[in-house]
Amino acid sequence: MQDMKEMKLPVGTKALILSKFYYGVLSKSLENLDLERYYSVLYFLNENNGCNQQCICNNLAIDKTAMVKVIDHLIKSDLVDRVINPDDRREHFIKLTKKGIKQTEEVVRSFMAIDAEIFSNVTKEDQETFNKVLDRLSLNLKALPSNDLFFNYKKTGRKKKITSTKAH
Amino acid sequence: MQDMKEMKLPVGTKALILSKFYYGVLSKSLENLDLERYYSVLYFLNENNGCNQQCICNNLAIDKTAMVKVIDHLIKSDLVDRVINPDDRREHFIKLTKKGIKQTEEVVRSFMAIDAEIFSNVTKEDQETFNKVLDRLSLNLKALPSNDLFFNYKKTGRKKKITSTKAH
DNA sequence: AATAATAGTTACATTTATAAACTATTGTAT
DNA sequence: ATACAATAGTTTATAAATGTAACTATTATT
Repeated sequence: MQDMKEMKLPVGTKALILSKFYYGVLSKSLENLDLERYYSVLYFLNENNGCNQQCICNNLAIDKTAMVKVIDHLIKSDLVDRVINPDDRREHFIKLTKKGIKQTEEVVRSFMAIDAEIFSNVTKEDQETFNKVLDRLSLNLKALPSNDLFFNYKKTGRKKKITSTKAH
Repeated sequence: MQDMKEMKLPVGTKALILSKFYYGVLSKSLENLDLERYYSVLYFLNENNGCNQQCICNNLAIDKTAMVKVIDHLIKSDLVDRVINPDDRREHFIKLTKKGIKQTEEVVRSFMAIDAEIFSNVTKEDQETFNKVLDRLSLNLKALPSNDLFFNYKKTGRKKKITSTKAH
């Protein structure tokens, strides 16, 4: 009753709903941490420790003005430090603290545990297809006109200094 | 550079990012409407016109206290009416107005156009697999413990009155 | 009749989204 | 070298979203 098992919804809406469920489960599983949000930022830093703020913004589709407060909060919780890049003093590197590394381990573990759990009754082939299509959809969407809510960076021709991650 | 093409992220995070892109494109494509958000509610009402508020909440994973303001806004824009159910005066049916029906047509058209566009270079088989897995993941997540952010309804044993949609 | 449950509302605090203007720094082109 | 443009990040202000709790009104249960 009033449930949503097989409601035909647009993929963007379905994705939003999935993410709500997902983060509900995640924050439950991490309620022992003193950090109560921004888990995806820690997850990202786990593989990209020391990147700058813009890099996090680009990869997680978070606005840079919001990112300032995210990092402020993480600093206040003693999970990361802001370190000015001496080679380009505009950039602030975000580096996990010792405590941050420890907590990030738990965060990553929870993320992976949830993924493993909810994919457990999906065949390997279907998982691959799913991920392939998911990535394809995001790429297709980026090619469409948008209220570029997150693209607060202009494409540019700079060739130097790879602040990027392995994610190209 | 600082792009996210093939970043390995948890599925919940990927889904959230996809939805951000998606709604960015959607609101761009609907910027001629005077309504600037809550499109998914109109989309849902298109197939479930006259359902009550809780039904919308359940199907779109929106909190009922938030839904009050959503409906208030839609009423102010003359897109829906709140109609008390005479058979159960607790329930308020949400019915599209004439203007609401018209605008909803455009909303639905945009949703479907975007879906068609971003799925256009995905094979039918992969689309089916993708949708199957997407639904499966949501089901799996609902079975896990969560900070039931959206489950502001207790499961109950009531047998009467199906306020539900075809979505069971 | 008393109690519990449901649908919806109100009030409040916090967080997030959005846009604009801003500083500081670096890159580019004359 | 200077001027201009671009980038990284911050601040400010406003609106909207989110989450919590308490509340009314109505209906179901016992």
